[in-house]
Amino acid sequence: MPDDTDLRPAEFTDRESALARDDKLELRVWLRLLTCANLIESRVRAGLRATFDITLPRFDLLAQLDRAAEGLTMGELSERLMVSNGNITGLTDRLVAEGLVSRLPSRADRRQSRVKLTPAGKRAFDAMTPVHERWIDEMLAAMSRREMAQLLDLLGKLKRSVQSAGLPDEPCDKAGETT
Amino acid sequence: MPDDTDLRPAEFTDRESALARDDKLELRVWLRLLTCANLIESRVRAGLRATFDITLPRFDLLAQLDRAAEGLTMGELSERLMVSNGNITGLTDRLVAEGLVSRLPSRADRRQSRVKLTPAGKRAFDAMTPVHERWIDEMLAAMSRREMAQLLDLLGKLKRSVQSAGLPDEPCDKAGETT
DNA sequence: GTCAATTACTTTATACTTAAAGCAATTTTA
DNA sequence: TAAAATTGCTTTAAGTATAAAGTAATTGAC
Repeated sequence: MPDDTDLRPAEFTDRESALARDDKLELRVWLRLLTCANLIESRVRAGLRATFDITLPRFDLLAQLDRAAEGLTMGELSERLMVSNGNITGLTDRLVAEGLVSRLPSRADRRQSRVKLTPAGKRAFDAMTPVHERWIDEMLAAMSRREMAQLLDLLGKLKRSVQSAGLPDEPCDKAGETT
Repeated sequence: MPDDTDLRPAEFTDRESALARDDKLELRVWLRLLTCANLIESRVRAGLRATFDITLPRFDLLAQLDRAAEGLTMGELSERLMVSNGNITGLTDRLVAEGLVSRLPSRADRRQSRVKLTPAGKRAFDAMTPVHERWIDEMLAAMSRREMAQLLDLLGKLKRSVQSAGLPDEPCDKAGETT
Protein backbone atom coordinates (compact mmCIF):
# COMPACT_ATOMS: atom_id res chain seq x y z
CA MET A 1 0.00 0.00 0.00
CA PRO A 2 1.21 3.51 -0.72
CA ASP A 3 1.95 5.22 2.54
CA ASP A 4 -0.78 7.71 3.21
CA THR A 5 1.30 10.47 4.71
CA ASP A 6 -0.83 13.14 3.17
CA LEU A 7 -4.56 12.90 3.32
CA ARG A 8 -5.33 16.52 2.57
CA PRO A 9 -7.50 17.17 -0.48
CA ALA A 10 -5.64 18.08 -3.64
CA GLU A 11 -6.75 21.63 -3.22
CA PHE A 12 -4.37 21.98 -0.30
CA THR A 13 -1.29 20.24 -1.59
CA ASP A 14 0.21 22.94 -3.73
CA ARG A 15 3.37 24.86 -3.22
CA GLU A 16 2.13 27.49 -0.83
CA SER A 17 -0.06 25.34 1.31
CA ALA A 18 2.88 23.38 2.62
CA LEU A 19 3.99 26.45 4.54
CA ALA A 20 3.18 26.43 8.21
CA ARG A 21 0.80 29.06 9.48
CA ASP A 22 3.55 30.85 11.36
CA ASP A 23 5.86 31.25 8.42
CA LYS A 24 6.87 34.63 7.16
CA LEU A 25 3.99 36.64 5.81
CA GLU A 26 6.01 37.91 2.88
CA LEU A 27 6.79 34.41 1.69
CA ARG A 28 3.19 33.32 2.03
CA VAL A 29 1.98 36.24 -0.05
CA TRP A 30 4.50 35.48 -2.76
CA LEU A 31 3.71 31.79 -2.90
CA ARG A 32 -0.01 32.34 -2.98
CA LEU A 33 0.39 34.91 -5.71
CA LEU A 34 2.41 32.41 -7.69
CA THR A 35 -0.21 29.72 -7.15
CA CYS A 36 -2.97 31.99 -8.46
CA ALA A 37 -0.94 33.00 -11.49
CA ASN A 38 -0.08 29.41 -12.35
CA LEU A 39 -3.64 28.30 -11.89
CA ILE A 40 -5.10 30.93 -14.20
CA GLU A 41 -2.30 30.70 -16.73
CA SER A 42 -2.55 26.96 -17.15
CA ARG A 43 -6.29 27.17 -17.70
CA VAL A 44 -5.95 29.90 -20.28
CA ARG A 45 -3.21 27.94 -21.99
CA ALA A 46 -5.36 24.81 -22.15
CA GLY A 47 -8.35 26.77 -23.40
CA LEU A 48 -6.40 28.47 -26.17
CA ARG A 49 -4.96 25.19 -27.30
CA ALA A 50 -8.25 23.31 -27.23
CA THR A 51 -10.39 26.03 -28.77
CA PHE A 52 -8.09 27.91 -31.12
CA ASP A 53 -5.05 25.67 -31.46
CA ILE A 54 -2.71 28.47 -30.51
CA THR A 55 -0.15 28.77 -27.73
CA LEU A 56 -0.33 31.31 -24.93
CA PRO A 57 2.88 33.16 -25.84
CA ARG A 58 1.65 33.63 -29.39
CA PHE A 59 -1.71 34.87 -28.16
CA ASP A 60 0.03 37.31 -25.82
CA LEU A 61 2.15 38.64 -28.63
CA LEU A 62 -0.87 39.10 -30.88
CA ALA A 63 -2.66 40.88 -28.03
CA GLN A 64 0.12 43.42 -27.76
CA LEU A 65 0.10 44.06 -31.47
CA ASP A 66 -3.66 44.41 -31.51
CA ARG A 67 -3.50 47.52 -29.37
CA ALA A 68 -0.65 49.04 -31.35
CA ALA A 69 -1.99 50.31 -34.64
CA GLU A 70 1.47 51.17 -35.89
CA GLY A 71 2.95 47.86 -34.80
CA LEU A 72 5.75 47.40 -32.30
CA THR A 73 9.47 46.89 -32.54
CA MET A 74 11.05 43.69 -31.26
CA GLY A 75 12.40 45.58 -28.27
CA GLU A 76 9.00 46.98 -27.37
CA LEU A 77 7.51 43.50 -27.54
CA SER A 78 10.29 42.16 -25.36
CA GLU A 79 9.67 44.81 -22.73
CA ARG A 80 5.90 44.50 -22.74
CA LEU A 81 5.82 40.74 -22.60
CA MET A 82 8.65 40.76 -20.07
CA VAL A 83 10.68 38.16 -21.89
CA SER A 84 14.16 38.19 -23.41
CA ASN A 85 14.76 39.68 -26.83
CA GLY A 86 15.98 36.39 -28.24
CA ASN A 87 12.69 34.88 -27.24
CA ILE A 88 10.81 37.48 -29.25
CA THR A 89 12.90 36.70 -32.30
CA GLY A 90 11.81 33.07 -32.22
CA LEU A 91 8.18 33.78 -31.41
CA THR A 92 7.95 36.31 -34.21
CA ASP A 93 9.57 33.90 -36.65
CA ARG A 94 6.87 31.33 -35.93
CA LEU A 95 4.04 33.83 -36.19
CA VAL A 96 5.43 35.10 -39.47
CA ALA A 97 5.55 31.52 -40.73
CA GLU A 98 1.90 31.15 -39.74
CA GLY A 99 1.02 34.32 -41.60
CA LEU A 100 -0.37 36.06 -38.52
CA VAL A 101 2.18 38.87 -38.30
CA SER A 102 4.60 40.59 -40.63
CA ARG A 103 8.02 42.08 -40.05
CA LEU A 104 8.59 45.42 -41.73
CA PRO A 105 11.96 47.12 -41.91
CA SER A 106 11.98 50.46 -40.14
CA ARG A 107 12.87 53.33 -42.44
CA ALA A 108 14.03 55.39 -39.46
CA ASP A 109 16.50 52.90 -38.06
CA ARG A 110 17.78 50.00 -40.08
CA ARG A 111 18.49 47.98 -36.95
CA GLN A 112 14.85 47.92 -36.02
CA SER A 113 12.05 45.96 -37.49
CA ARG A 114 8.45 46.74 -36.83
CA VAL A 115 6.05 43.88 -36.29
CA LYS A 116 2.40 44.23 -37.27
CA LEU A 117 -0.67 42.05 -37.38
CA THR A 118 -1.56 40.84 -40.85
CA PRO A 119 -5.25 40.94 -41.80
CA ALA A 120 -5.37 37.21 -41.09
CA GLY A 121 -3.71 37.83 -37.73
CA LYS A 122 -6.21 40.52 -36.87
CA ARG A 123 -9.10 38.25 -37.86
CA ALA A 124 -7.72 35.39 -35.79
CA PHE A 125 -7.18 37.58 -32.76
CA ASP A 126 -10.62 39.16 -33.00
CA ALA A 127 -12.13 35.70 -32.87
CA MET A 128 -10.17 34.77 -29.79
CA THR A 129 -10.35 37.80 -27.57
CA PRO A 130 -14.02 37.71 -26.52
CA VAL A 131 -13.74 34.04 -25.62
CA HIS A 132 -10.55 34.66 -23.71
CA GLU A 133 -12.18 37.49 -21.81
CA ARG A 134 -15.12 35.30 -20.91
CA TRP A 135 -12.79 32.69 -19.42
CA ILE A 136 -11.18 35.31 -17.22
CA ASP A 137 -14.56 36.63 -16.15
CA GLU A 138 -15.65 33.13 -15.20
CA MET A 139 -12.53 32.46 -13.20
CA LEU A 140 -13.04 35.66 -11.21
CA ALA A 141 -16.79 35.22 -10.95
CA ALA A 142 -16.80 34.50 -7.23
CA MET A 143 -15.24 37.86 -6.42
CA SER A 144 -17.24 41.04 -5.93
CA ARG A 145 -16.34 44.19 -7.81
CA ARG A 146 -15.28 45.70 -4.53
CA GLU A 147 -12.92 42.82 -3.84
CA MET A 148 -11.48 43.02 -7.32
CA ALA A 149 -10.91 46.75 -6.98
CA GLN A 150 -9.21 46.20 -3.65
CA LEU A 151 -7.07 43.42 -5.06
CA LEU A 152 -6.11 45.59 -8.02
CA ASP A 153 -5.06 48.32 -5.62
CA LEU A 154 -2.99 46.03 -3.41
CA LEU A 155 -1.31 44.50 -6.43
CA GLY A 156 -0.44 48.02 -7.54
CA LYS A 157 1.24 48.61 -4.20
CA LEU A 158 3.05 45.31 -4.48
CA LYS A 159 4.24 46.16 -7.95
CA ARG A 160 5.65 49.47 -6.80
CA SER A 161 7.25 47.81 -3.80
CA VAL A 162 9.04 45.28 -5.95
CA GLN A 163 10.15 47.91 -8.43
CA SER A 164 11.50 50.16 -5.71
CA ALA A 165 13.51 47.33 -4.17
CA GLY A 166 17.06 46.86 -5.42
CA LEU A 167 17.82 43.81 -7.49
CA PRO A 168 18.57 40.66 -5.46
CA ASP A 169 22.29 41.13 -5.44
CA GLU A 170 23.15 44.74 -5.66
CA PRO A 171 24.51 46.27 -2.52
CA CYS A 172 22.13 48.96 -1.39
CA ASP A 173 23.23 52.05 -3.21
CA LYS A 174 20.84 54.22 -5.17
CA ALA A 175 18.26 53.34 -2.54
CA GLY A 176 18.42 56.66 -0.79
CA GLU A 177 17.71 59.62 -2.99
CA THR A 178 19.53 61.78 -0.46
CA THR A 179 20.93 63.99 -3.16
CA MET B 1 14.07 59.37 -36.26
CA PRO B 2 12.28 56.63 -34.37
CA ASP B 3 8.70 57.68 -33.94
CA ASP B 4 8.18 58.59 -30.33
CA THR B 5 4.68 57.28 -29.98
CA ASP B 6 5.28 56.21 -26.42
CA LEU B 7 6.96 58.56 -24.03
CA ARG B 8 5.77 56.88 -20.84
CA PRO B 9 8.49 55.71 -18.49
CA ALA B 10 9.44 52.04 -18.74
CA GLU B 11 7.57 51.37 -15.55
CA PHE B 12 4.33 51.89 -17.40
CA THR B 13 4.95 50.03 -20.62
CA ASP B 14 4.27 46.51 -19.50
CA ARG B 15 1.51 44.23 -20.52
CA GLU B 16 -1.20 45.41 -18.18
CA SER B 17 -0.61 49.09 -18.44
CA ALA B 18 -1.61 49.18 -22.06
CA LEU B 19 -5.18 48.52 -21.02
CA ALA B 20 -7.44 51.52 -20.97
CA ARG B 21 -8.92 52.59 -17.68
CA ASP B 22 -12.39 51.52 -18.66
CA ASP B 23 -11.48 47.99 -19.60
CA LYS B 24 -12.94 45.06 -17.80
CA LEU B 25 -11.94 44.90 -14.16
CA GLU B 26 -11.41 41.14 -14.28
CA LEU B 27 -8.88 41.43 -17.07
CA ARG B 28 -7.02 44.21 -15.33
CA VAL B 29 -6.73 42.19 -12.13
CA TRP B 30 -5.41 39.20 -14.01
CA LEU B 31 -2.86 41.17 -16.00
CA ARG B 32 -1.59 43.03 -12.98
CA LEU B 33 -1.30 39.77 -11.07
CA LEU B 34 0.72 38.37 -13.94
CA THR B 35 2.95 41.42 -14.01
CA CYS B 36 3.69 41.11 -10.30
CA ALA B 37 4.43 37.41 -10.58
CA ASN B 38 6.76 37.91 -13.55
CA LEU B 39 8.53 40.76 -11.85
CA ILE B 40 9.24 38.84 -8.66
CA GLU B 41 10.01 35.60 -10.41
CA SER B 42 12.58 37.10 -12.75
CA ARG B 43 14.39 38.76 -9.86
CA VAL B 44 14.49 35.59 -7.83
CA ARG B 45 15.71 33.70 -10.88
CA ALA B 46 18.49 36.21 -11.49
CA GLY B 47 19.50 36.19 -7.83
CA LEU B 48 19.67 32.41 -7.64
CA ARG B 49 21.77 32.25 -10.75
CA ALA B 50 24.15 35.01 -9.70
CA THR B 51 24.54 33.96 -6.09
CA PHE B 52 24.18 30.19 -6.08
CA ASP B 53 24.46 29.20 -9.73
CA ILE B 54 21.22 27.28 -9.61
CA THR B 55 18.03 27.61 -11.63
CA LEU B 56 14.67 28.53 -10.16
CA PRO B 57 12.92 25.25 -11.03
CA ARG B 58 15.68 23.29 -9.31
CA PHE B 59 15.48 25.52 -6.25
CA ASP B 60 11.71 25.07 -6.14
CA LEU B 61 12.05 21.32 -6.30
CA LEU B 62 14.63 21.30 -3.51
CA ALA B 63 12.34 23.52 -1.44
CA GLN B 64 9.53 21.00 -1.69
CA LEU B 65 11.79 18.15 -0.69
CA ASP B 66 13.16 20.12 2.22
CA ARG B 67 9.80 20.15 3.93
CA ALA B 68 9.13 16.47 3.24
CA ALA B 69 11.27 14.40 5.56
CA GLU B 70 10.23 11.17 3.85
CA GLY B 71 10.76 12.54 0.36
CA LEU B 72 8.11 12.87 -2.30
CA THR B 73 7.02 10.81 -5.26
CA MET B 74 7.33 12.21 -8.77
CA GLY B 75 3.59 12.69 -8.87
CA GLU B 76 3.53 14.63 -5.63
CA LEU B 77 6.27 16.90 -6.92
CA SER B 78 4.37 17.41 -10.15
CA GLU B 79 1.25 18.42 -8.27
CA ARG B 80 2.97 20.70 -5.79
CA LEU B 81 5.08 22.51 -8.34
CA MET B 82 2.12 22.62 -10.72
CA VAL B 83 4.07 21.36 -13.69
CA SER B 84 3.70 18.30 -15.92
CA ASN B 85 4.98 14.95 -14.82
CA GLY B 86 7.38 14.74 -17.73
CA ASN B 87 8.89 17.96 -16.54
CA ILE B 88 9.60 16.48 -13.12
CA THR B 89 11.34 13.53 -14.73
CA GLY B 90 13.82 15.80 -16.47
CA LEU B 91 14.36 18.12 -13.51
CA THR B 92 14.96 15.18 -11.20
CA ASP B 93 17.40 13.62 -13.66
CA ARG B 94 19.48 16.80 -13.60
CA LEU B 95 19.38 17.15 -9.84
CA VAL B 96 20.41 13.51 -9.44
CA ALA B 97 23.32 14.14 -11.81
CA GLU B 98 24.32 17.08 -9.62
CA GLY B 99 24.16 14.90 -6.55
CA LEU B 100 21.55 17.06 -4.83
CA VAL B 101 18.73 14.53 -4.73
CA SER B 102 18.38 10.76 -4.93
CA ARG B 103 15.70 8.56 -6.43
CA LEU B 104 14.69 5.58 -4.32
CA PRO B 105 12.43 2.80 -5.54
CA SER B 106 9.24 2.55 -3.55
CA ARG B 107 8.79 -0.81 -1.90
CA ALA B 108 5.06 -0.29 -1.70
CA ASP B 109 4.44 0.36 -5.39
CA ARG B 110 6.97 -0.51 -8.01
CA ARG B 111 5.69 2.17 -10.34
CA GLN B 112 6.63 4.92 -7.94
CA SER B 113 9.97 6.32 -7.03
CA ARG B 114 10.55 8.48 -4.03
CA VAL B 115 12.83 11.49 -4.34
CA LYS B 116 14.81 12.75 -1.36
CA LEU B 117 17.43 15.38 -0.66
CA THR B 118 20.94 14.03 -0.34
CA PRO B 119 23.07 15.45 2.49
CA ALA B 120 24.77 17.64 -0.11
CA GLY B 121 21.38 18.76 -1.35
CA LYS B 122 20.23 19.59 2.16
CA ARG B 123 23.42 21.56 2.78
CA ALA B 124 23.06 23.47 -0.47
CA PHE B 125 19.42 24.29 0.20
CA ASP B 126 20.09 25.41 3.76
CA ALA B 127 22.62 27.87 2.43
CA MET B 128 20.15 29.30 -0.08
CA THR B 129 16.93 29.60 1.83
CA PRO B 130 17.75 32.48 4.22
CA VAL B 131 19.10 34.55 1.35
CA HIS B 132 16.07 33.76 -0.78
CA GLU B 133 13.78 34.76 2.05
CA ARG B 134 15.61 38.04 2.48
CA TRP B 135 15.07 38.86 -1.20
CA ILE B 136 11.35 38.31 -0.86
CA ASP B 137 11.23 40.41 2.29
CA GLU B 138 13.01 43.23 0.49
CA MET B 139 10.69 43.11 -2.48
CA LEU B 140 7.66 43.38 -0.21
CA ALA B 141 9.26 45.90 2.11
CA ALA B 142 7.05 48.79 1.06
CA MET B 143 3.89 46.98 2.14
CA SER B 144 2.55 47.04 5.67
CA ARG B 145 1.69 43.84 7.49
CA ARG B 146 -1.92 44.84 7.29
CA GLU B 147 -1.74 45.24 3.53
CA MET B 148 0.03 41.92 3.16
CA ALA B 149 -2.60 40.18 5.27
CA GLN B 150 -5.34 41.75 3.19
CA LEU B 151 -3.60 40.76 -0.03
CA LEU B 152 -3.16 37.21 1.23
CA ASP B 153 -6.85 37.06 2.02
CA LEU B 154 -7.95 38.40 -1.35
CA LEU B 155 -5.62 36.03 -3.15
CA GLY B 156 -7.21 33.22 -1.18
CA LYS B 157 -10.60 34.30 -2.45
CA LEU B 158 -9.24 34.51 -5.97
CA LYS B 159 -7.76 31.05 -5.71
CA ARG B 160 -11.05 29.57 -4.59
CA SER B 161 -12.86 31.46 -7.31
CA VAL B 162 -10.62 30.05 -10.01
CA GLN B 163 -10.83 26.55 -8.61
CA SER B 164 -14.59 26.65 -8.43
CA ALA B 165 -14.89 27.80 -12.03
CA GLY B 166 -15.18 25.10 -14.67
CA LEU B 167 -12.26 24.57 -16.98
CA PRO B 168 -12.19 26.88 -20.04
CA ASP B 169 -14.07 24.53 -22.30
CA GLU B 170 -16.30 22.31 -20.37
CA PRO B 171 -19.97 22.98 -20.61
CA CYS B 172 -21.23 23.81 -17.16
CA ASP B 173 -21.98 20.49 -15.56
CA LYS B 174 -20.68 19.47 -12.16
CA ALA B 175 -20.97 23.10 -11.20
CA GLY B 176 -23.95 22.62 -8.95
CA GLU B 177 -23.46 20.16 -6.11
CA THR B 178 -27.19 19.67 -6.02
CA THR B 179 -26.83 16.05 -5.09
C1' DG C 1 34.40 63.67 -39.20
C1' DT C 2 36.27 59.55 -36.64
C1' DC C 3 36.25 56.05 -33.51
C1' DA C 4 34.62 54.22 -29.25
C1' DA C 5 30.29 53.22 -26.96
C1' DT C 6 25.69 51.94 -27.31
C1' DT C 7 21.60 50.00 -29.27
C1' DA C 8 18.56 46.57 -31.78
C1' DC C 9 18.37 42.44 -32.97
C1' DT C 10 19.95 37.54 -34.03
C1' DT C 11 22.33 33.40 -33.00
C1' DT C 12 23.86 29.77 -30.04
C1' DA C 13 23.82 26.61 -26.29
C1' DT C 14 21.37 24.89 -22.71
C1' DA C 15 17.50 24.34 -19.96
C1' DC C 16 12.61 24.26 -19.05
C1' DT C 17 7.89 23.10 -20.41
C1' DT C 18 3.93 20.99 -22.30
C1' DA C 19 1.08 17.58 -24.67
C1' DA C 20 0.72 13.28 -26.17
C1' DA C 21 2.08 8.67 -26.69
C1' DG C 22 3.96 4.71 -24.47
C1' DC C 23 4.97 1.22 -20.87
C1' DA C 24 4.67 -1.36 -16.82
C1' DA C 25 2.43 -1.96 -12.37
C1' DT C 26 -1.75 -1.73 -9.91
C1' DT C 27 -6.64 -1.60 -9.13
C1' DT C 28 -11.32 -2.34 -10.58
C1' DT C 29 -14.92 -4.88 -12.57
C1' DA C 30 -17.35 -8.59 -13.83
C1' DT D 1 -9.20 -14.48 -11.46
C1' DA D 2 -8.91 -12.49 -16.06
C1' DA D 3 -9.88 -8.59 -18.79
C1' DA D 4 -10.43 -3.67 -18.58
C1' DA D 5 -9.41 0.57 -16.71
C1' DT D 6 -6.42 3.37 -14.18
C1' DT D 7 -2.16 5.03 -12.26
C1' DG D 8 2.84 6.46 -12.08
C1' DC D 9 6.26 7.48 -14.58
C1' DT D 10 9.17 8.03 -18.93
C1' DT D 11 9.88 9.24 -23.62
C1' DT D 12 9.26 12.09 -27.59
C1' DA D 13 8.51 16.13 -30.38
C1' DA D 14 7.78 20.75 -30.55
C1' DG D 15 7.80 24.97 -28.47
C1' DT D 16 9.21 28.45 -25.01
C1' DA D 17 12.82 30.64 -22.26
C1' DT D 18 17.25 32.48 -20.66
C1' DA D 19 22.01 34.05 -20.89
C1' DA D 20 25.71 35.11 -23.41
C1' DA D 21 28.07 36.02 -27.52
C1' DG D 22 27.86 38.03 -32.04
C1' DT D 23 26.59 41.46 -35.86
C1' DA D 24 25.24 45.55 -37.89
C1' DA D 25 23.53 50.25 -37.35
C1' DT D 26 23.42 54.37 -34.73
C1' DT D 27 24.97 57.68 -31.34
C1' DG D 28 28.17 60.37 -28.88
C1' DA D 29 32.66 62.29 -27.47
C1' DC D 30 36.32 64.51 -29.14
